[in-house]
Amino acid sequence: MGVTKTEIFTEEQNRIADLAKAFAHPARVAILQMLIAKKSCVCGDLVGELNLAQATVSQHLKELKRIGIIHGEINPPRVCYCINPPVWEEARQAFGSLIESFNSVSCCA
Amino acid sequence: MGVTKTEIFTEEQNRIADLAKAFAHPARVAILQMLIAKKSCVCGDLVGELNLAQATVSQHLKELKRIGIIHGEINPPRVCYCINPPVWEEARQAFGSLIESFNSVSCCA
DNA sequence: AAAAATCATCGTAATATTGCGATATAACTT
DNA sequence: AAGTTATATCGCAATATTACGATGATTTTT
Repeated sequence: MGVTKTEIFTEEQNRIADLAKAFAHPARVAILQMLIAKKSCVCGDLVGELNLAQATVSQHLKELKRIGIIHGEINPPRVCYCINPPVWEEARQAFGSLIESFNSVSCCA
Repeated sequence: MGVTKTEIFTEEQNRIADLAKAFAHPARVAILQMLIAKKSCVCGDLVGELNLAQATVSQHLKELKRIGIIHGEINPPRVCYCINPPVWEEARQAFGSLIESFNSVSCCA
């Protein structure tokens, strides 16, 4: 149905899935990489570097904000976006512990 | 348009986005956690534990196979699924280096 | 006060994803 | 050979995502 049955999964599983969505589109990866490099954190600069319409970039920024991994400081008439350290740390922990929990012994190789 | 413009992004950005999709749905997170715990790697066991129809689980397994992060060994009439170590390692590297590249200094806090 | 600049939101179209019942496939069992 | 078991695939419906032009909102500049 295109509608995820979130109620049958744990809070952790739902949160990991949500955090992963921040990285699950190349435009959002590109945005995060640019914010990290601090070459530009102003929306207009992101639009200039990505080959996407301003509305599309704004929509990706909104999704990243919803997840919490970035936040925007209003600096009229601009908005400066940056990584939100606590949620970035949450992602590090979440992916880190999940990925490290696999000990490289395949069950049926 | 619902169609990602993959051609305007780097190979790396597209690959990270694809790898992230493995974790971007709670059912797939649950499947990967179960494969890691090795409580069950047979498709039927996964169906038994998840509250999803067999067809739905099979579809998630197909997506994980497409990404390459799992693979299935046919053991008729069952199929035993397991983590694919090289791709798991690729994900560790990709997410690791991306996440670690942020040094916690916000640009506009 | 009007114009410009910057960003968000709306509306819409196209495509993708999620989910499931039904059916197909493949191997084993009797 | 017919039945059973386990999984994959098909077809469909509902919802989500991606993308963009147009418009709205806000502040600065003129």
